[in-house]
Amino acid sequence: MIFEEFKHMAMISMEEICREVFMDNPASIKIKKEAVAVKNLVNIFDTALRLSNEKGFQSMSLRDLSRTSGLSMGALYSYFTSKEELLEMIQNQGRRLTRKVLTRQIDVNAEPEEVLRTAIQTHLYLTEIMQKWFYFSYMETKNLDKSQQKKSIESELETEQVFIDILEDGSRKKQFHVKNSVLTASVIKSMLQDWYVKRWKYARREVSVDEYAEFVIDFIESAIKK
Amino acid sequence: MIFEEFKHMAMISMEEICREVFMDNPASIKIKKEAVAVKNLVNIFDTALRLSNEKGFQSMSLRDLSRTSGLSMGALYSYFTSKEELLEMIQNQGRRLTRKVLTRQIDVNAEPEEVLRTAIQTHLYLTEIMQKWFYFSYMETKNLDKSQQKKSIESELETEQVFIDILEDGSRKKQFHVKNSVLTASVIKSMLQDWYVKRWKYARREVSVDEYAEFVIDFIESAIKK
DNA sequence: GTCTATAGTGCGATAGAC
DNA sequence: GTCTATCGCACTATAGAC
Repeated sequence: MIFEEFKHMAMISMEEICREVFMDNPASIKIKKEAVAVKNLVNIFDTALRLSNEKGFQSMSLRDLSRTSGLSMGALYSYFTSKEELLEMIQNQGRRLTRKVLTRQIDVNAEPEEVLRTAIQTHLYLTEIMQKWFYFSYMETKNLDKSQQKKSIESELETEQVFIDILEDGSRKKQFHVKNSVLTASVIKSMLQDWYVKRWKYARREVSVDEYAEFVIDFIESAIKK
Repeated sequence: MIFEEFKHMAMISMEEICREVFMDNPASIKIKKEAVAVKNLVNIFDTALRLSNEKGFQSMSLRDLSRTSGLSMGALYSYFTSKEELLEMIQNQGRRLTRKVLTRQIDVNAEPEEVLRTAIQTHLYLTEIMQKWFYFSYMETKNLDKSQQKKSIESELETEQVFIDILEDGSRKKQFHVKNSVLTASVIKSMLQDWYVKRWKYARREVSVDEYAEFVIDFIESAIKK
């Protein structure tokens, strides 16, 4: 599968995500009509992610968000009860999506080499589509309160565990030669994160997600194959 | 060389760094006595880095900084002319230090394999000593103005170029088998950054900088050695 | 469901006493 | 060289008109 196929298949759209947020937050979102709410949520999240990723969530004032989105201050507060809650909504949604897509794509019965490839590729493709969300989550974790930070850390370790399991399975089946599966998973994750954190660098060098995926898979396999 | 030796040799102390800052900013720092200025700068930077790395530079108010450092608002403004300038001072100093240490340690006449090892180790050791500074630079780049952001990007690409050069030299001398030196340097850098960005993770797992350095060097060599 | 107007708070920055 | 007091401003959040 190449990126264009994944994109079509995953059917991850801003609209679908916002519909989920709408249904999950009936207490905070005062608007009742789904069509209206989803339309405005798309606008709000899109604008908030853009502004936050430019200069940070704290630096983005709700006046900025109001001006840029075209919605009034009052209207904004119909979609969240505080600026902090807006932050949490974005974070929660990103986490839910990662877990869903990553576990759905991985076939645990396949050969370790194939599973590893799929996991890396899926992660890169997902973060390519949702770059804004992942960059935001990465950069704004420290602005969350303690309980939300804990969730964020758990989510990170959970993703890493997926790779640890694949590596250990491969070692058991004598297909990989992995000295330290925890550290190996850790550096794999750092390479995957680089794709969405340093997006500007790869854009400037005109490296496509498929080229990067191929390179990373090849690099890792060279390092761990018997 | 192991970390403890490097630490002793590099002689990078908060005080030495603050002395440099003091001498480089005569226009902004109103205090004339070096001893007084350096003592307070150590306090200011130390506190600012701690608070910023906890919750972000923008979220840290100068009142926070004043309260935690024990200096009054008025006293703080004797050491910088605006909050933004404080941000720039920290960033500039971090960049200067990286360039200095990295180029000083690398012996271009050594064998590529040895040079690569030294570069990786030195980078990890330096970021271990200066973790707070590097984490800050990494996270707060987007809060800088455009001209400072440009410098930050240049600095990142400059460090990456060091690795590209080493890899290409190794390829030329038939010691490495590198398909794409730019992307290889890029993923090496992501592994090095992970050490100071995700410091909490390695601390929790009780991985020392020497263990991490050994693992990363070994991993990369496995991937690129003929 | 969306708007404008505004209350109330805390910010960055400075002036002037010591 | 450091402090306290304060200014003016921009912020988050809300109330009430439409």
